[in-house]
Amino acid sequence: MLIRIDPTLSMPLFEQLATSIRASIIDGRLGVGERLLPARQLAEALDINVHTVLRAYQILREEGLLDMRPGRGAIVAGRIGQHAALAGAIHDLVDEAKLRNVSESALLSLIREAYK
Amino acid sequence: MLIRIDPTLSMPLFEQLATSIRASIIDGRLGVGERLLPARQLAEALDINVHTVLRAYQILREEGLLDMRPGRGAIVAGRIGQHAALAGAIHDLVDEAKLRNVSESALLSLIREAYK
DNA sequence: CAACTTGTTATAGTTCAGCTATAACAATAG
DNA sequence: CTATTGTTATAGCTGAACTATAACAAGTTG
Repeated sequence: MLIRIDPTLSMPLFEQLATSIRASIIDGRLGVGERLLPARQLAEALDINVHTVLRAYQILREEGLLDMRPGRGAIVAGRIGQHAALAGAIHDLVDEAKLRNVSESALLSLIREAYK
Repeated sequence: MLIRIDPTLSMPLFEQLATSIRASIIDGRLGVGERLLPARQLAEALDINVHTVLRAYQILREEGLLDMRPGRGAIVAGRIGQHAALAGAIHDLVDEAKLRNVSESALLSLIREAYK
């Protein structure tokens, strides 16, 4: 499981982690039922705090992508289809935004606005 | 010009402002050549600091949506078409995400990931 | 059962982005 | 020239993010 995080970016570490793992789940690199690295191990590997890892895990659980229990660990849950189904549309939108030189931040803002 | 900002939200004020104004520009409530409220006035009206307003203005300038100069103020510039052209696709994507109960934050993360 | 693993919760300290407050400066309009 | 308005600088406050420890609860393993 390849995870890249960068403390110098403005995006919080726990969010970077969640984003990275979410992507792995959605594109199939992590299959349903598979267990993630225990928080303490991943924290050590990435040289960050356990809580930061757990916070990322908990975000994904709230999204229904993970199942977590003490002693058992964090396991990839169902609920993936709903996310994956958006992949195509997202890809197209981002392509068009790039084509039009609309920045990432601008696009994100437009989407936040559209959610209201 | 209607602007709503909420200090209790996690999104920074300057970003909320930029998002709100951007939306006004793109959907035509603010036309090209029109002048925004002077930063000091808008700051007073919203009961926030001038710098927060200016920071929002500057974001929009970097996106090419505003033209700014001391003494002249902030004026809506061209460059709108590129943003507006995305409106339809964005609307569709957000609708689909809502339909599938994919949260706003999850969708935003997917898009960030797609930008890499 | 006991031992171990792993998520949960609590507490506390540090750092930094966001926001505020003031003030002086520079460019433009009238 | 005078007033307006964005630009820049400096400084202080606050809360979110991150870290560090530690105790606890639920599950697994032998």
